[in-house]
Amino acid sequence: MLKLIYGFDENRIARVYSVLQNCGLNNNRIIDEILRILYLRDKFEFTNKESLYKAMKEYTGENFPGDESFFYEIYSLAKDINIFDLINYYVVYNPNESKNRRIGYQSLFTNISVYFKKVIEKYNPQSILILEPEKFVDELPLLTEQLKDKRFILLTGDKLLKKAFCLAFEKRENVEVSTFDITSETITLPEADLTISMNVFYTFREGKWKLIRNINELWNRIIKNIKKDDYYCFLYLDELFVNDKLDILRGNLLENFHIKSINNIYLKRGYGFIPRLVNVIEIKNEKKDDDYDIEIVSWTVDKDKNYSRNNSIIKNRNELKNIEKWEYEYISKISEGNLFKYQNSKIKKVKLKDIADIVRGRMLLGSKNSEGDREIDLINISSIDDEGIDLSNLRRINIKQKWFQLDKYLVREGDLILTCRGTLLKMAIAPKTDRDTTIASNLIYIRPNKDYDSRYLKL
DNA sequence: GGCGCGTACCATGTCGAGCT
DNA sequence: AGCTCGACATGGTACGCGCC
Repeated sequence: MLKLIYGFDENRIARVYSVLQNCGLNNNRIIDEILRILYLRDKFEFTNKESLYKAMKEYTGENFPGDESFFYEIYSLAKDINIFDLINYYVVYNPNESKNRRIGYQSLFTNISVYFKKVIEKYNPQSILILEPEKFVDELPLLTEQLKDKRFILLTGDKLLKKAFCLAFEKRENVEVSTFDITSETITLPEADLTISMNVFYTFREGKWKLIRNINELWNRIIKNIKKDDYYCFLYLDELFVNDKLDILRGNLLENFHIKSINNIYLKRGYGFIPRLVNVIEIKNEKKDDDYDIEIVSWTVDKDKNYSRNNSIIKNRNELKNIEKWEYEYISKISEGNLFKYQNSKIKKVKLKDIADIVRGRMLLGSKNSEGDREIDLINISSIDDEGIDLSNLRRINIKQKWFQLDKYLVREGDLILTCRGTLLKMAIAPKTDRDTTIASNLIYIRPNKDYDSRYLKL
């Protein structure tokens, strides 16, 4: 199986690179040379340097900047390069892009093939179109291998990438590769039952990542290509969106398509990358009633590709219109109602323990207090009912004063008293009294400081 | 007898004062 | 500083009473 760790074959590729760079070849030409060698490796059975060189001329025609020996040297160095690693190197490490390297880009969709496998099983498309397959390099070998009965069409905007993908999938009869210009005014996509597309601001063409400026227009153009009853998986990263672009897109999808489900996929890659959330909106071009339900699903993928569907929540299409973030976590919190709204409101919040003394009654009925020297009233649970506290019928006890901090334990007018034993959770506000009164150990009092009123706490 | 409730009390650990 | 011990916080349990 293909090893999927980024930079796996980097050193080998870098060595070939530096040798060919010294011959004055530019970056794209170097990739082309390596592709030629990989092509020869597959087509030609090596016997000796001369016939190898001859075969190279025959099959590819292009000039090589060196003689038979030198070609053989490069051939030996490059022939074991993994084609997918080469593609990664080209799109991630290509020195054309040294100023604007998309570090981490390659790993963006590592591990997402399991999800796509589930999607494909769910909708059962016969043909699957993948736009900009360079954004899914890691995923393609596994996916096309596991789903041999499905037809995959890979559309890339870069000629060298087309060549590379053709070579990589030459033996896979279910995979075809073609070029297209994603930025073209009139975009026409091949027909497919399911389209998978990652829409971010960059697209790879002519050996470089190019910024797409009018991204909304571009999405609209692509979405227009979805034929009736076809499915489309729209991948995006929340963190890469700015302004209201995502809102516009979502509005468009809600208006014109049937959104089947919204998926939040947490990719936990190993190797020190932070977890990343990838969102996938599954849509179908199909007229739907106004108030159908949409499932929002939260997934987790760990570094061993264990894939789990954590949670899901159903939301009506019309409700979803007004929800800011299409994320399971966010929506389920909103669904909890006022608490979430309150938590996110501007009302000042304080911790109860910061604004009030909270004290549990002392144990006063034990043997050590049996012969006390001070008489006080004791409030227990039974003294409290809906009316408040009945002070007229309190038990009177004698305590040993030296064991009892009067300041702390004597009840004051306005204390909120509540039970901490039993199941009824009674509460009441202490009335004014002239007698020394305390609470039993089955009760708690809450005494807010002067800025707060316990009557509000009791609500 | 079982259950809900209220009362009484227990076990354990922390903290700080006082002593050495 | 190290030790002991009382006070207290915390998180319980035991059990009786009354009600069904």
